[in-house]
Amino acid sequence: MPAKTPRQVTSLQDLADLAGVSRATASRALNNNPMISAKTRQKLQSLAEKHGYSINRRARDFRLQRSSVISVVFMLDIKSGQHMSDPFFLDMLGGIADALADHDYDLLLAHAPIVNVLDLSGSHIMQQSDGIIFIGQEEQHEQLNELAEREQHMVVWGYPVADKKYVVVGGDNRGGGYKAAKHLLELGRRRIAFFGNTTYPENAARHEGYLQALGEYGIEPDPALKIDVPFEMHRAREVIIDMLDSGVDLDSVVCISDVIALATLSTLQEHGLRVPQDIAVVGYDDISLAAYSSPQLTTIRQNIRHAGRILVDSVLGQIQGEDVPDTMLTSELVVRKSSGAS
Amino acid sequence: MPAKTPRQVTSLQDLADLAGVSRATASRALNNNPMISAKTRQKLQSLAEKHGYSINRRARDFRLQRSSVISVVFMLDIKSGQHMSDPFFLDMLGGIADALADHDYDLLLAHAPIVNVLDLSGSHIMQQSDGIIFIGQEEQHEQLNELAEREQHMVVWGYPVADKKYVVVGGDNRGGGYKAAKHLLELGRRRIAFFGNTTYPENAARHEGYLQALGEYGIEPDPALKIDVPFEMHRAREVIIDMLDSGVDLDSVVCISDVIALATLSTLQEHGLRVPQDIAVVGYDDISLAAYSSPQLTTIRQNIRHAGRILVDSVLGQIQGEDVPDTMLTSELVVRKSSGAS
DNA sequence: GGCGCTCACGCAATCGATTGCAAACTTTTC
DNA sequence: GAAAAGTTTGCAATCGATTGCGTGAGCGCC
Repeated sequence: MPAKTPRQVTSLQDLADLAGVSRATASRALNNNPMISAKTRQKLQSLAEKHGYSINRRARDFRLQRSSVISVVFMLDIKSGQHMSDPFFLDMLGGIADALADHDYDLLLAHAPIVNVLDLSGSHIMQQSDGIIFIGQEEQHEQLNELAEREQHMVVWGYPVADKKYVVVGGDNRGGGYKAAKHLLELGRRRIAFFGNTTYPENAARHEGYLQALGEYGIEPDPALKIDVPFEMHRAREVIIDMLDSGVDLDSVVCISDVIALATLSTLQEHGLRVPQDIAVVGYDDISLAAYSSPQLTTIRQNIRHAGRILVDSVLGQIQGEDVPDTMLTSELVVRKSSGAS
Repeated sequence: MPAKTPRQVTSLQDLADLAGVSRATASRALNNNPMISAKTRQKLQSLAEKHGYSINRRARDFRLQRSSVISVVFMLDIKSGQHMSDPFFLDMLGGIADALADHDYDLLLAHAPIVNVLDLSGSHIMQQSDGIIFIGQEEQHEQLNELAEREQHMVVWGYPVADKKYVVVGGDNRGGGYKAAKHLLELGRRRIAFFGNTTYPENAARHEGYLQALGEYGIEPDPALKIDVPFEMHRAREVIIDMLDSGVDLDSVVCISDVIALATLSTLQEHGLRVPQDIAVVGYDDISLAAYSSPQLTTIRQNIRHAGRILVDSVLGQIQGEDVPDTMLTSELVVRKSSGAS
């Protein structure tokens, strides 16, 4: 196809030539700069449309010293064994991705486990993005504080630790733990175990909520009922089996996550225990599989996708120079069969 | 802190000034260009180290007309109801992210469901990335072909359709379906249902494998045993219930995914059917939860993380101008209790 | 000492946009 | 009709790197 086809218009210069104006005018016309007359603007815009010109974002971002990219860093502690396949993360990532797309930002995914977030300083993750969303604060509170002091635009999904200098978005962990335990108490259970590692503040808060509910019923917490179940499933299984073998007396369990709850479910059943008749189980997160286990899992729902949007609003707000507050998302109890409610 | 502290070295120019050479020399020194003397190179490199200078990737990429970014596009058909929370995707994403990081590429995530991949043409996803990894080809084979003809560097996770012009990496779906069915046949099952939608070629291949196994045992496939179970769990449940109520005679099920298999498991059990005694179940994918359902799920394992690496090698290979072949990853049977093997 | 060769480095253009300021053009005002 | 005011456009620098080409220094050789 020789003559007819309009030649490729790839740069602003091409477009300007086509319209017989300068690059500067073309730029302003496309950006609706009021300095440009309506006629010229119209002309440029329709010409751009016609020739399928779209701006080179990288050139623009380079000139404007920004990137239109937000990084998402999954802070996965290797020893905790919690890994990315936890559906929880994907739901949240989906929420973040959608929200960023709405604002015309791109999402850069940093997946490799971060030993020390300060190692990110020189890395391109830092250099290339206008802001960072950390999923989980793990044990790096201090380092996150230091990053925040360097005026990094950042937000952390986690727990509002005392002297933090960064913005936090998180679930209502205390309330969630409370609701889970209270639910079991109302069903008449009294020997309620707590399954999960509480070294991270988020989880510790859930445990506090659990303790509070027990307290309201005048129950003294039994240390034998607090089990440090690792996130990694096959180890979780071992720990649960050990506990059962040790002959601890319990009639129900509050789990720190649905994944652990599901592992608990199957381990108990293999041990000949009926759920919920012998032991009631409550999870946390309401991952999509929770509704389809057998028995279906009673759990605490966090609106994870929504959390993703909040996280995005928060970083973008900071980039706009706003003063962004922390956010705590309420959690709600979703009653299904595993807790034995009628 | 006034005097002492070395002033910030942010640009190549700063570094060059510090060393008393030109920008050009500095650039070449850092890139180990042989044109530069060893002495100068050493000097520049140690100076860069000392002052914590790291190159501005965006400036470099801009100059070099590349992006060091690979986009990952999840082709999720909305009507199929399969959504991103399927742990399968996260595993694969993790593999891709790790592999890209190893090659110093960044991962741009395009999440919003793509109605027509050609819509991507003008978008920045296309413009901003050096290559694209499509997860799933859905029904967009033609469009993918068209993209490929425009010399997009791209690779598709899916099935090698007949006249494709793009590179495909995929699992051995036919073999997987075959192994699943064969396993059940060897256990003496004869009324083997197939649960899943076979409109996508990947799934159709699994079904073919299933049929092949049946054929080897001289079994005529019964159309009543092929159930189009949607990916969406609550609809899956309905479909399964309908089937059970219709009184179809079956003694086992091959499912197109673990998620569907898990839904099947709990639906059957709620219906008072025992797994595996009454009905044996085999899944597909070996997601991490498969090992912790009750009963534990027999399934076909695809090494998803490894698949991620292969996908990356494939796009990067194309960028290097290599002639990249399709890859088919073998699947293996993982026997657990849900199939009733001793 | 002069010629030519090699080696190491600098000059300046370039990638594609944005924007302060100057210049040109148009309109208003007396 | 000319100056002032207002409007529209262009010039050129800039962001931070890479790279083709030109040039000067150093050296060997006769």
